[in-house]
Order: sequence, then C-alpha cells, then structure tokens
Amino acid sequence: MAVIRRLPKYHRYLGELLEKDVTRISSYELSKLTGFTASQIRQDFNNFGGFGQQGYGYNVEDLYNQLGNILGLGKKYNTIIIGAGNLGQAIANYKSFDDKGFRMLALFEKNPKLVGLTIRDIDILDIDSIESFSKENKIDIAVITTPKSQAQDVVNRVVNCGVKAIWNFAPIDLKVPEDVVVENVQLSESLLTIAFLLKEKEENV
Amino acid sequence: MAVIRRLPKYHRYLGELLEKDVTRISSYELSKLTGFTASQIRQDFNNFGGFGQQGYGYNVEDLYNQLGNILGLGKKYNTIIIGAGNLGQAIANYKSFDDKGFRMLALFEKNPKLVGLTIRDIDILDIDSIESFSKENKIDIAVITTPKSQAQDVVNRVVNCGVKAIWNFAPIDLKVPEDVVVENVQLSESLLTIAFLLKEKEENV
DNA sequence: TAGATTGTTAATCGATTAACAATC
DNA sequence: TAGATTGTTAATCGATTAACAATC
Repeated sequence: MAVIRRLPKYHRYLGELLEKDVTRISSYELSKLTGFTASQIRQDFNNFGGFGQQGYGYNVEDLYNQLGNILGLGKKYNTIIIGAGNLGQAIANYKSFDDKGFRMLALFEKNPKLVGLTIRDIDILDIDSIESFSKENKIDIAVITTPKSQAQDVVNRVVNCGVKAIWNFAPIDLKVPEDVVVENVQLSESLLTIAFLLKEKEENV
Repeated sequence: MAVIRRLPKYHRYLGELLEKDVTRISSYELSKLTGFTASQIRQDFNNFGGFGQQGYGYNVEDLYNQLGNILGLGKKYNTIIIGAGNLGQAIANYKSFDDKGFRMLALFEKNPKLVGLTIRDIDILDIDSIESFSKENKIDIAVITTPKSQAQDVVNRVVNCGVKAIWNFAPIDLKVPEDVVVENVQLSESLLTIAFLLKEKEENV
C-alpha cells in the first residue's frame, strides 16, 4: 500500500520526461526527481516485475506504460459527482481527469437553482434521479462533494445502485460494504497538519 | 509523523463526542470509532504526555483541548488563497476553516473578470497586489489553487513575502526553502489510487 | 572488456501490536 | 477492595536502506 501511493508520482514524472523526449532514466536520476531513494525505486518497480535493464536503466516510455497499466489506466471509469457546489464544479472542470479515463457523466444536486445548469457540457441533474440514471449508465465511481450531513445518505444510495468506489470529500468516515473502495480527501485534516508543523517549527527555533 | 496524521481524526471524533455530551472515553471505545487499535491510541497520546487516568479512561473535553493545543489550534493563521477558480472559491467558502483559526484574508487572481468579486465577504484581488498586501498583513499560509503552470512562480513570490507554509493543490512538487512547510493535496494521485484498487479488486474475484 | 545500473538479498530502522504491571 | 483501564516495555511486523552479485 505504501508502494501504490508512490506509483502516481512516478507516473507523473515519467509523463513529464516523455514530453521532454527523454528515452531512458536510471533509478538514481529518478530519485533526484521524486525524492525517493534509488534503492526504494528499484524495490518498488520490482514488486511488479523487472522493467529495467542492467547497465542501462529504465526505458521511459515503457515504464510509463507499465505503470499506467498497473494503476488501472487504459480502462474507462464512469464517474458521477454528487454535490454541485464549488468543489463539485471544480472537479467537473478538471479536464485531466477525463483524459486519464475518468468519464465525468453527470453532477447530482439537491439545490433546484443549480439543477439544469451544465459544467463543461456535464449536466447537473436532480439528486433524486440518481437511481434512474444508474439504471441507464453503469457507474463505477461516485465523488461525494455534498455537505457532511448528506454524505452517508447519498453514499448508501449510490452503493445500492452498484457503485464500487467512493471518492469522499466530506469530513466523515463513511460506512460502506467491505467490497466498496473508499478514498478519502480530508481537507480539514490536511490543513490541521500544516498548523501542527508551523507550531512545531516555531518551537524549535 | 505517522502519529500526527492521526491527530486530526482523534480531534474530530472528540469534537463530535463533546457535542453529544459524552464526558469520558476509553482507548477501546475510541478504537471502535476511529478504526485504530486501542494500543496505538494509548501510544499516540503518550507521545505527548499522559492525558488519561487508569481505570477511568480519558476525559473527552480535556483530551479534545489538549489535542487542539498540540495541533496548533487556538492560534490564528492569516491565510490567502491564490487562484480564484472553483477550487479556490470552494476553499474560501469553507466556513469551518475560519472557525479553526485559519483566517481567509483574500483571494488573488490573474483573470480580470474575477478580480473585484467577493466570496463570502472575502475580496478577490489582482494577483499583482500580493506583495503590497503582504506588507500590510503578515501572511502565514498561502493556498495554491492556480493552474500548474503558474504554481511555482506564485510560490516564489509568496515565499519572498515571508509566507511560512504552502497548502498546494497544483499537481507539481514545489521547490521552497527548507524552512517553508509544504502540504500537498494531490487530487490526481488520490484518484489514480482508486483506479488501482478497483482494478486489483476485479483481479482478485 | 570495462562501466553502469539493475535485481535481489540482508541489515536496519521505525511503527504497530501485544502484554502486563501500575494505579485510579 | 475489585474492576477497569492506562502507561509503558517488549515483541512483532513491515517498510526502507544498504550492499553487492548479476548482467546488459
């Protein structure tokens, strides 16, 4: 699990190298870019198979594609966003998510003032149409950007609709069946970490 | 460091317990809430001093306040948001950040169509007024919600203005002097993790 | 061939869990 | 006092780093 948190970063840097037409890279050079140790990088890649070549290093394009496969890119993921406030709209606007295979199909919203609008051609639908929508479209991932108070309720609903992964931005620990993946983005916890580090820094002066 | 990532979660649950007028809690009960083991919880708290009482457990209010202090709450942090797109606006709208002591003073934006607007009474200022603004207001934290291409540049500018912590939402590893705290929120990496877990789940069926 | 760099094993480090004496 | 639960030490586990033989 510690490894897979590093994979997206490798993938990102390899994508950048690819754009710069770099064809090969050693674990040492990659360690300078990513900040991980060369030893760790080699260990990480070897968990998934030997992608390198002794005396040469790694082929950037090959490694990029291999990591893409491991990360489950190449597949398409039908994704809906529940909660069309600023955060939901921000996510709908990220074109790069679509590019990575996360198809943003629709936003769902309770507030009637927002229903009917579109964000980058993505419709904002009434929240009560989740069930009917999911019958016509197999949903893989639901993004939860509702207020905390509605989060568990909408999650129950989408899980009933067969959603297998939740990307949760509400400040709450969701209860889901064990076969449903939950990835939390706890902004508040991230911000508190900053406060802690700032305070610690001050004390160590 | 692993400990301090857990502190905000403890703090959140203790806040909820406090609202429910729960006065005491044992490490065992807290383990059921948070999902951490009771042993780990006791270890964590003991890193910062003995907050409990044998045979009784922990006083919820006392523990909540102690953790708040450790997390650096109670202090006020002057915060600016750079980039007034959806994400910047979303963060400006989070009232709970203000409540925790993160004073959102202003948003800064390049796009002239947005400059002059206000989000929840927070002005959107021209990005070129960062320097003059920081002379009148000591800024502690800068939130980076600009596009990737502008992120490093604005970070250089705010660091020059004396900002000591960066909350970075741009998909890039920022270069900062070593005394500047950077906390990254890499949405794309978080989403890729979901893809990986979904794929892995499928393969293990 | 010599040099470079991987793949992989062993050593180290740190974090988590288990156990239990201390004590409220 | 008996029961409950912490504080704390020791044991375990997992992740990281170091080292080096294999090999391109």
